[in-house]
Amino acid sequence: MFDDRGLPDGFPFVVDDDGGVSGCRYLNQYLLDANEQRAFDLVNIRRFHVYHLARLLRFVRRQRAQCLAELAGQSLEDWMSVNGEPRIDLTQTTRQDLIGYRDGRQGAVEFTTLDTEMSCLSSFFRYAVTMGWISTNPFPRWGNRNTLMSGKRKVRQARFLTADQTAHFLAAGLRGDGSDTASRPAASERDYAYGLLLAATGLRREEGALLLDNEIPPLAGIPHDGVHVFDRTGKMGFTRSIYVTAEVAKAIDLYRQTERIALVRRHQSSLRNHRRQGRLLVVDGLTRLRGQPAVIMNGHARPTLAMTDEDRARAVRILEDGCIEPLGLFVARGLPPVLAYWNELFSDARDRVFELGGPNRPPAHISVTPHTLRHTFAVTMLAGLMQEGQHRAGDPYLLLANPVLTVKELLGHHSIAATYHYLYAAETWQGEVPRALRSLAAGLVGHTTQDPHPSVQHRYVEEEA
DNA sequence: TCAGGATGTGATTGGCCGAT
DNA sequence: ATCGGCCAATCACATCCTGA
Repeated sequence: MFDDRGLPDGFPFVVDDDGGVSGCRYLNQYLLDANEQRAFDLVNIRRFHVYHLARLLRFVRRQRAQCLAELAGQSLEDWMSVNGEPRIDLTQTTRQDLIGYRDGRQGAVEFTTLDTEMSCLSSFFRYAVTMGWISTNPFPRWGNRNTLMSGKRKVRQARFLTADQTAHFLAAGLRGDGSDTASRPAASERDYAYGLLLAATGLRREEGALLLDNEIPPLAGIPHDGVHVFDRTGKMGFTRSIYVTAEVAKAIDLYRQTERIALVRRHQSSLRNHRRQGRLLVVDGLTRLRGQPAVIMNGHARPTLAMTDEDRARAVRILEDGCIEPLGLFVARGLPPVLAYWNELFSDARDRVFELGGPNRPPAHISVTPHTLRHTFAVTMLAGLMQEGQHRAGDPYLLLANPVLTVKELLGHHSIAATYHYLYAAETWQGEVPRALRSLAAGLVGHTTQDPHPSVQHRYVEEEA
């Protein structure tokens, strides 16, 4: 039935118990049409749509089986073992089914999750109506509103840390200050630099993890009282400017000169192996294009801004002595660590900070993740900018500078609405952060007055010997 | 043997668009 | 011009698998 449609590899099909597709024809038809019309990415069709729709289908079939079993005076199990799952298609779903499904799922998952799930389902039924598969949409609606899920919306709130809590989390959690050597991260300066970078720039987890080495200049390349600016493409392909202060550059330099050199050297054989397998993207060299970092590929300079995250994770260049040098700033076994690494690092850091206790332990209701640092950056910057505005209210130039718009640009939000989510938190926090703007990065940095950190220097001196 | 990949799924973010 | 709902995109994390 579907042989003539030219299906892509890995296209998902829902099949009945017996392996046929007769019972879920419309469901499969919907998935095919959605793919053909490029309604969603194939990845998302597999990841969400087929998944949610199939779960609803199972639920509806079970409901029907339950009814039929009662009519026959049998238990559900007995009836199912004889008759199997009823071959009901999704188009047979009733309003009662949806309400029952909602009530069942509500006990199992968060509201936001179910809300997201329902949007997948409602998309199917709207299409089914358009195509004439069903005459009325089983989703209860009032005007344009989907009343199945309305009236229960949760208020979103930003989860952020104070400057002291952030500094403590970076030092004690990510770098492992105060923990014994065995339980410290293997590359503690790398992990610290990563956390500091997120907290001081508001980069997202992945944006920070796949930064390139030449996108952050050495400390010497940063103006004394100023900041270094470069562009980074983020979520939804939206580009924004990232501001790097001297404090951040200093922490990154320390990591570069110690752990990064050692890691790259130690994993040359692994990199060579990757290269043999053709898994690397070998560029000819580094350069700059109109002031922005760039790579040379096939004789052409290409701004790093245009590189995809996949390319960033596997890009290397060959040095004159034959060594393979990854382009990524943060490296593990020669290449940037997988995302799971950063998740685990934060998980370990939470445990460490929890065990240490102390006045700067993050509040219990906040689970610190890379995104928490982004929230923290946003709220701190908002509060700082608003405070600054109050002090200098007479300055006519400042009338042009709206703090919310400024932070919107810094975070790379496409719309101001997203930034407003943070506004409430910033207003209530304003009094507690008098010097937030001026001292943001400075307040986050721990030991750089006497770096390199003695323990790090010691470790790597030993290793060289 | 173990880091890292693959897979599964719950939770959150934020672009977009229509109603007001 | 603004606001809130819709819902795709992304984050987060657990578990199982695999190849060097």
